[in-house]
Amino acid sequence: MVRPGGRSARVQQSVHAAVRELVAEVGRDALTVPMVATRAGVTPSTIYRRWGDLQELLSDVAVERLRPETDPADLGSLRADLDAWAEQFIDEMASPPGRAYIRDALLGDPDGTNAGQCSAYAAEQIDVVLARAAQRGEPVPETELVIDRVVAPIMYRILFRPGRLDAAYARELVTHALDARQTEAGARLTRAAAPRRSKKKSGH
Amino acid sequence: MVRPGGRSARVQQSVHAAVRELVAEVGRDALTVPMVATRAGVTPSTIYRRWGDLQELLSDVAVERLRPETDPADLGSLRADLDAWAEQFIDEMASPPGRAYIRDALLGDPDGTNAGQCSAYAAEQIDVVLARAAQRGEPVPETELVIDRVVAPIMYRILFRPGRLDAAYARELVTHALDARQTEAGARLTRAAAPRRSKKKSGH
DNA sequence: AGCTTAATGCGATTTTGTTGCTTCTAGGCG
DNA sequence: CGCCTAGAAGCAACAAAATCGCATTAAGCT
Repeated sequence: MVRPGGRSARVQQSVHAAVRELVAEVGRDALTVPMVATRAGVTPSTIYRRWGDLQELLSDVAVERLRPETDPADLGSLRADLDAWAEQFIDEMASPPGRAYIRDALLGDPDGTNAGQCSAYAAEQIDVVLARAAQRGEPVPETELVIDRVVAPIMYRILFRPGRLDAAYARELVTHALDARQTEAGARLTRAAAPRRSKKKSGH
Repeated sequence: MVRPGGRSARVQQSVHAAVRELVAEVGRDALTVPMVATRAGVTPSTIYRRWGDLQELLSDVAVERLRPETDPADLGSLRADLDAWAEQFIDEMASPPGRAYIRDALLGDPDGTNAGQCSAYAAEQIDVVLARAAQRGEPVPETELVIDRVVAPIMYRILFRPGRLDAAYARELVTHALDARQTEAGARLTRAAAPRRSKKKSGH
């Protein structure tokens, strides 16, 4: 039986809050489970039982923070919307805290659930932009194509390369993703079903 | 002062070997630092001092295993070489052990050194293929462009999406990377200096 | 060979992680 | 409305791990 409300929910909230506070105060490296437990006003065993270890807890918190809060801005054209979205994506994800959240989300994630969720967030945002453009009558590429050509290169650089990521790079990627010939040819590239979220027992 | 030889080197070798053996025997989840230390014939404090924690040790071992052992095959044309390389890349990286190594490499890597090294391995391999093609007089894209269009989408799927990765997908990515117009336009995309390896104290 | 110093070994100590059992409470049912 | 049930949290004893100071070993240099 799942218990989404009552005490369980309060415990989860206070634990999450404690993690966020302590990460800000002492840094992620100094964080320990007993420390979080004390701050949250619970016993360590509660955390160990619900999350297993610090990594999974951090992963849980990280996915929460990576969830986009608003729909992408509507600037009147697909080009402008995608540009703005990609630029904001880079700003959020490539910043030191953003990188840390991405790493944490990937980290304590044995089954890839959290990683899939992150990807799904990006796909949803792109879908909104593309649907709006289609509504306007603009030709639109497949979501998968935008992920391959815009999101993937950005994430690859964030995770694997020290190099810089700026707005100009974002625009180049978008230009390329919207290239007419590529957009038509892109249908061939469609594959890889969208990941679905299977709630954890700690459901939030 | 760095001590690349003698006892330090022997300790490192035996620790790495112990990790590989134990991962195969008991699995990564059951692995502990004291266990590795016993198998390697060293004291736990040695491992803690040199590697910090289990994650960094695993990251160290993972990078070793992700190092390509041979140059990409020469099949007579850029297209064939890249196809073959991408296909092999997917085979190795998308397999369960490959994914595990990638995760480990990213995991215990506070400064991104190991991740940069993984990226550098791929870049080196691609450079070999491209240099050979240039030698033959074929038009070649920038290394960065191949990374953005072939490597990045593959790694993104491996890390974030449950979907399938097969040879057909690899070929589509290569086709797209070699597209003539894109190859010319690609010069604009060049940025992000190649990462350089700064040896750890445990130097291997 | 002798010197210097990084690296390892060893053991005491602290901290973290695990487990069995009890207590509490949300949600279901009569 | 109050009992019942079972999942979740608390508690405490225990096991395992990580840390630290100090002694010892041995690379690398002159």
